[in-house]
Amino acid sequence: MTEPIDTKSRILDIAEELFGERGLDRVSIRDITDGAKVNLAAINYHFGSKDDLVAAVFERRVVPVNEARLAALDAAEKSAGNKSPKLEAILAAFIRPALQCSLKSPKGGTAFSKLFGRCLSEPSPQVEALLKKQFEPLMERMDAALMKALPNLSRTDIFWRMKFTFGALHHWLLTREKFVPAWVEATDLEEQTQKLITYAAAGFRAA
Amino acid sequence: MTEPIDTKSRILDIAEELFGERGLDRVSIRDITDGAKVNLAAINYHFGSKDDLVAAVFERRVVPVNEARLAALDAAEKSAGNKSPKLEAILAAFIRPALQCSLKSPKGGTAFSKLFGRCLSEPSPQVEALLKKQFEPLMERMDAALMKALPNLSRTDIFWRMKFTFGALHHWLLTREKFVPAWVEATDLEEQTQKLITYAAAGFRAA
DNA sequence: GTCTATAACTAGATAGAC
DNA sequence: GTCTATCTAGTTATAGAC
Repeated sequence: MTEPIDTKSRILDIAEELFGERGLDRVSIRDITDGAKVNLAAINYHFGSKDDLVAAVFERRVVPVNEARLAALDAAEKSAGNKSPKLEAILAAFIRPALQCSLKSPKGGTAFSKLFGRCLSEPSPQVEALLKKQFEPLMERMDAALMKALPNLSRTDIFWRMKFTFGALHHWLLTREKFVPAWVEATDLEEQTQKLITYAAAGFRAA
Repeated sequence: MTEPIDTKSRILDIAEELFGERGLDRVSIRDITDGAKVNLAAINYHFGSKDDLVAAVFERRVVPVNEARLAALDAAEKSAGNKSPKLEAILAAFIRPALQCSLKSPKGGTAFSKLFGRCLSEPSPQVEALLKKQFEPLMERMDAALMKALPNLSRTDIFWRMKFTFGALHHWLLTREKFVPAWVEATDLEEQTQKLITYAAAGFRAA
């Protein structure tokens, strides 16, 4: 009799969880509707197709992350007055929201990171369009902020270094607890975030 | 009348190409056997299953890359005598072979990079085992070389910075010509490689 | 080793009743 | 908006002839 949350959200929740566990193609729409205790036809009714559902699961996470990034960038710029914010603050505005929002997704963020990885390497047309819409304006804002903070760097260099930073962030989120040998000292997420910011800031400041 | 190359190689070639174009699950084994002009049963005969074929396609590229990395590391260490090679030389030993071998794969390396991305985010058990076997010893060697080059850095810091560098490299290879705005100055691969090495070296040298 | 034929199954999507 | 039932098309894998 209608659970705490509506059908659409239940589908999105269970889909995200199952996609994170098994990967997109090892999860059938039947698996999802069974898990969400909704009817088989509900996915096609509410989303249109499985590909559209995948895009919706992805969108639900990515949109708030990028809004938070823009907000953090605004805040950093406001508090810096008419000077440029510190490079570290700009990078933190990009990095922290991804970590925060990723943590909200199942399995400590692994689900979102895996989905993101898949969406980058094998995007459906729906996902491709979403990526473009979500990241082009964000990257322009990041570029602008970074150009002010690093006036000696060419825009082209900023572009590539931003790409490297994006990759470092994403790969870190994806393999945070995978491929980590026993001898690595345990560090909490805050320390790891700091390490990434330090690394990226130094990379950006390279001659 | 048996084409220039044998059935197994023809399957691997066409599979890599199609996987690169459409993604693993949008390619059926029928698509592959049709494209390779071999019988439908050939994949199961030669490889066992589709998952095994995917792992074989991946393995064919990844093994030579990592061999070349180890060889480049050996060469750098040899030519440095009993001192440590320069940090840039160590990073180049990691970065250059990936680019070189990736270029040999269809579509200027896109196929391999996409496959790599997919294998990182949604590995089958076969691929998971391959990744472990291929990257654990390599990463140990890299760590050892980096510890000698950067004696002030803790092993844990080296580990995380290596992970960031790995992510930067992989994401660069994956999106080299995607999401690149028109205003970015055209640079050839050699320049881009240099940019990555410069960025990563600065990241490693950060205090 | 390679083929044809097909088994055995699962997928996503939809029509139409409620 | 939700359900059942079903359709069509696709999948991997294999048995057995050559």
